[in-house]
Amino acid sequence: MKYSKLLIPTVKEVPAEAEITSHRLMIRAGFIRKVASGTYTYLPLGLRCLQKIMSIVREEMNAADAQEIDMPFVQPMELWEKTGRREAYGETLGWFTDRHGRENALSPTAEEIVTSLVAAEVSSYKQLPLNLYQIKMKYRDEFRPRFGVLRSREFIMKDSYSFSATLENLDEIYQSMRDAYCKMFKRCGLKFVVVQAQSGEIGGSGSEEFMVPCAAGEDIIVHTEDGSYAANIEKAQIDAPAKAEANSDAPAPEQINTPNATTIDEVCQLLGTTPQEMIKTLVYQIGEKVVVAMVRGDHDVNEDKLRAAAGGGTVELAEEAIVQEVSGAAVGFAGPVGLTVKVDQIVIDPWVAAMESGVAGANKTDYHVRNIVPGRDFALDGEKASVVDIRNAIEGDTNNGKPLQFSRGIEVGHIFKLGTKYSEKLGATFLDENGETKPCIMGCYGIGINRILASAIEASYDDNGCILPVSIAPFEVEIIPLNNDKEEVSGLADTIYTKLQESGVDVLMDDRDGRPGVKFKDADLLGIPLRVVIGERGLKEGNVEVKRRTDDKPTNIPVDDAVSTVLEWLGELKQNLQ
RNA sequence: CGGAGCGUAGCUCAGCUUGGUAGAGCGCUGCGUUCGGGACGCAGAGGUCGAAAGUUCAAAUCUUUUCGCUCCGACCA
Repeated sequence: MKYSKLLIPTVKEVPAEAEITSHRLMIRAGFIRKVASGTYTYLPLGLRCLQKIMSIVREEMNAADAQEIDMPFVQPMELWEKTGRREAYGETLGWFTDRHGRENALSPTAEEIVTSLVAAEVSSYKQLPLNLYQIKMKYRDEFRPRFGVLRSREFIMKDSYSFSATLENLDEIYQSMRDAYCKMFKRCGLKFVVVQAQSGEIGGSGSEEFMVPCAAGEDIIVHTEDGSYAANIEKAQIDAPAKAEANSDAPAPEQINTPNATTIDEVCQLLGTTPQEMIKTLVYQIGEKVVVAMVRGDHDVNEDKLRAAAGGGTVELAEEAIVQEVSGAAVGFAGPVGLTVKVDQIVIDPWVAAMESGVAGANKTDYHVRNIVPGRDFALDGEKASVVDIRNAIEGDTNNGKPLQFSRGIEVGHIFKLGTKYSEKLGATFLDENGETKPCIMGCYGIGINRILASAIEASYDDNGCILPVSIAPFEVEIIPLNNDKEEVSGLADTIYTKLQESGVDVLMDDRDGRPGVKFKDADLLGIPLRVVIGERGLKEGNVEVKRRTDDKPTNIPVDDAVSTVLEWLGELKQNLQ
């Protein structure tokens, strides 16, 4: 295509609000423009990138026997009520009331629709398995859109849903999706890691995320140095500590006056202790239950782990009144000893259970207690109490004896085994070989198309702009004729342009009547992998210049070899992404 | 939803403290000179200063309200 005909509004300056590199570069290169918070227009070049990514995703999905369908963006709210997800999604779910007074949800995902479809159309095990997908815009009214297109309200997601008759078949499809995802991300030129994530209904190894390691990522990845273990911090398993010897000679608990010391820091300062010696006691409201969680003073409660320990539900810190009722004291003085019967469940982190003795709130305003021995002064098991890992991993923790390291990543894909949650609620059942009615066993698999583009840029750029993988760059080759008014230059440029196009190459011709510097700067900014410069200087020697975006200097190539060289180099670039 | 900040030309921003004729750079239009890494000169177009109300002889500037945006936090199948 001709540059002069395309809307490519490159800019030198970028709003202060664009903080991360991919956001800044996408604006500078004229890929996107913001319309409102979390909503963007994709200009021709940005859309080209997305389309190339979508093609790759589509090819690999089809190759994995998934079938493309297209489901509505506007969905009847009653379906969302049936599955209870209207409540579960809360305010993130966008919706509107139509002229007939019916409520409609703006699709943030499509389990309800696809499961209803299968409920209506599938009745026999002979019709299974099925793996249905779509690539479509999604809407989520995010509390806080940020980082450009990394967390936007509207985004394009490839979402697929598999329906199996048996658990074994679910495992097979899950594995085939996992393999397909690896191929797609590789083809998109992304370096990624697969990490364990919050499990689906079935549990076990039921959920994995595909992360692009990157400092700007929102997720924290926990992994061992050799990569044998990697997980989202929400999920990361931590080795339990060695149990301290039960010390029957330990001094008895001693109450101490700690006026107004309600935080770990304040108590430590007052008593000269360290956070490691403290037992942090937090009162949570989880669903209908009041749950007390205990972690060591230097640890943080992981609310996802806590939710799992409590058997699900919305996790919230309890209101002041409940805390007062439970502990019999002002907020900040709760402790393990002498909690009221109001508590439904007590979850103790293994690292608390292993403490020789600790300092905790006294359940009495302005008092703490020292010399509390877990197991002696409060129960570690019983009707309500149990010891479960409920904290976030921190520096120094290990998994299977190997030290855990931390890094950040962008979640570009997420696969998981759903089980029968939706199929049961929406009646997606089938008759098996024995004539028994059974619910379909589901899996679901998502990919953020826009995030692939943003993370590709985030992963590869320099001072001059994007360095895009050839598979997703807006064009594969850019031709820059420097002295366009000279017949020999523009003529040769046209010839090379036509020949490359005939060879199936996606070429951009910078036919603008501009100065060379402007063209060079723009070409670099756009991140197009190969550049051909045709100028009088080179032509005198019978050469044109060919340069990879990653090369420091161009290479002189005889005019007659220009097309073949470009094709050859292009082939090499593509080969690297197989 | 809590905390902080910002809304002035197409874009990036100054001006506001101390009220008094609307500014710069980039971009854009025309002409000329340039032409291998974001050229230069001259001439020009372009703004109800987010909106509303108030104080004042006079408001971009002070007060109040409101809308939008951004950052930190909470939240995130």
